Amino acid sequence: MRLTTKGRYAVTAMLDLALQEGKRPVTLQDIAMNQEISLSYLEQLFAKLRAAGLVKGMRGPGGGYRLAQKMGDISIASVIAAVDEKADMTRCGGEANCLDGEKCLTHELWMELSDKIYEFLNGITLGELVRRPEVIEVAERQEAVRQGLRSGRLKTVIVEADSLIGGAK
Amino acid sequence: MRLTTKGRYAVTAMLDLALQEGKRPVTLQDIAMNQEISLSYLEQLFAKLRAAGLVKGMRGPGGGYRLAQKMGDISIASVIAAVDEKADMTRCGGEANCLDGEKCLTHELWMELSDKIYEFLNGITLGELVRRPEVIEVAERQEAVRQGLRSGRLKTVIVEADSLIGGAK
DNA sequence: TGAAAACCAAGTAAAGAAGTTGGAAATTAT
DNA sequence: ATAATTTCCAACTTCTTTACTTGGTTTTCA
Repeated sequence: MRLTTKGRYAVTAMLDLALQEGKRPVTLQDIAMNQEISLSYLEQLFAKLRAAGLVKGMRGPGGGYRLAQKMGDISIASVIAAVDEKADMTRCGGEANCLDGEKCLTHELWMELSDKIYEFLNGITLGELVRRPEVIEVAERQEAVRQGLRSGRLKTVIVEADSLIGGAK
Repeated sequence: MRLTTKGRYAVTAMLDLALQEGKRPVTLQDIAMNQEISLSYLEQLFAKLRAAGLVKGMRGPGGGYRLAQKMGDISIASVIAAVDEKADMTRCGGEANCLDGEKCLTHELWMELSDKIYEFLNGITLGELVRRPEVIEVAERQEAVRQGLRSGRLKTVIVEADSLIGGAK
């Protein structure tokens, strides 16, 4: 289980998806604005999430993404594994050939740590996360911003601010 | 607590040092050969380990490095922290300003995971590792190679093999 | 005095992360 | 039908970090 910002982006986006479950599909555009991740980077991540069978995309206006499984069945570990294919924490990637075909001195230590991390992340699902108070709190704040954007008022402010500063990213 | 190959190199080298404790100082040349890490990369890592007060260097012939503290007092976490200064697992590095000065959706999750990893690595010391059977086993195999190199026989073989293949790295 | 080592600084190469660009295909709303 | 909206796709760029390289200098021992 390798841990990078890439995996974090994926988990955050998936959690956003889980929070909107039941409403209409969520567009990447929407996630990009809320979580401040670039749209095309999200596209790349979602291509992998889709390949892993974690989400399904729907094209056209009103389209977007939905979870492909029940949120209680999607573990954080599976999300991270989906986007960052090479999950080798050790020099050898699990095989014990780190050093001249033999185990290196610290092989067991990293294996043990990998197991611990996997155990932790595999034990938590999106379903569990959406029920956490602190997640709900942040989600509500973000929902308010989303409403503002949709109504057009905040969007105008942002566009104006961007043109003053020198363009959005 | 960020986890990279850099930290792993440092821990492996430190463990090598711990295993030789009591004998004469260990040269980086020696570690480089045994653990297959480039000498100058090791120099850079040891500059940081020295700055962190984990090792002390002795110059001149017969010199090398020794642990600066009792091996039972050196945790794996402290070794990793020494070489990989920016220990930010989260987008915000512990501060809760990951998103527009506010906590992002998954802030608590990563903090929790960071704590777990730190707890694990902080609970293990070099002193503990050198007593583990699998470490002792690997160390003994490496010691045999070291003896062979010192006696000159294996070294000759390696040099010959290298010139056949096209040079060492 | 010479060799062996730590020490130091600057650079390079390769990889991966993150983002960019410019589309094509599907689907819905007008 | 057509236009807008969205996923889907591929290639490329930029930035950062890792890992390694080069070419020294100082210290210390034999």
